[in-house]
Amino acid sequence: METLTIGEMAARSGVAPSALRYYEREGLLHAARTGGNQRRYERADLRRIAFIKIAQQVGVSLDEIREALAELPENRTPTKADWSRLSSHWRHRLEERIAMMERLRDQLTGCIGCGCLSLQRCTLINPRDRLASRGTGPQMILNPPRD
Amino acid sequence: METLTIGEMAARSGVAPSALRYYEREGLLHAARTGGNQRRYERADLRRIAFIKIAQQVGVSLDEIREALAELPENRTPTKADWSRLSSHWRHRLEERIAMMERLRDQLTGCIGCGCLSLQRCTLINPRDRLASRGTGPQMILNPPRD
DNA sequence: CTGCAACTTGAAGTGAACTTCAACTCAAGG
DNA sequence: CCTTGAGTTGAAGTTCACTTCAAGTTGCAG
Repeated sequence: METLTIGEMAARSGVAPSALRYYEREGLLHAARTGGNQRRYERADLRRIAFIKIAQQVGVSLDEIREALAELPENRTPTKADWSRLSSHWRHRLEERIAMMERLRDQLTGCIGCGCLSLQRCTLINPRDRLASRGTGPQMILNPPRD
Repeated sequence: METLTIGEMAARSGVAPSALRYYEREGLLHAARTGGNQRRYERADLRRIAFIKIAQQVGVSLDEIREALAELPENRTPTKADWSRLSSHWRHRLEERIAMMERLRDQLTGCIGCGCLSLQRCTLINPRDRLASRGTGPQMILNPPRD
């Protein structure tokens, strides 16, 4: 089994065929085609999909994921080193996000519980990078606790 | 200044007036009205909004936030104790989410970098509780590292 | 060769969380 | 009193990340 059909990819990755087609339209994924125009994926694409899923977990939009994936070589199958570089970048993102949530955790009870609370003292703000999550409205991040 | 207008609330909370009206339609917020039908908020509502923002940060949908807020007393201004109870619940959510992301972090480089990778070994799965984030598609969570 | 599950496409639909718009009313300073 | 910035409504629009649909095509097992 050299290549995988879209159905097989869906089964192995847990991502619906419709989503895989959507990712392709959005430029996150590319599949070779058979003579009859059916998609054929390589096993390496599973790694790509895993990356997409993980990045989404971290709260990154498909737009940003596309940009990140663009850093992978197009002419050859990405090597272990290529992926390491990319993942260490996201690892950074992840660390930041974790740190943010830890600060949130450490302040939550105190802030919400007491009269002080809130947007003033807890300094929930909207930074330029919206790591937080997709969604239209303003996204916020908890500032380092400094009060 | 006893009560706050919608504009003042927006300024103080960082949430747009349109969003505050939306929250009211969705039953997350309630404002008194002037004779002329304009909204007047109490300072306590800032706490409510802070809670909404924080819960969103954690990846909870407005639906679930509404349900949580329903546990607050309706007849009186929530006390410190009321808020503490609620926030400790979310603190739990937050802890879980942090733990999930830490597992993700610990496995990311190894999983993505090496040939093994992926959806098999890294066991990214879709649990019954979609803490993760809003969004339509299947949401996943990283299982406790057990390989 | 046939049958049928699995694939193809473009277009339209979905749900969450808002925003924008048009037309109108209110409230507060001068 | 009058002006003007802020507020009101319902309806429609937007973005993201997909899914669903209809109508047609492909590929493999028997």
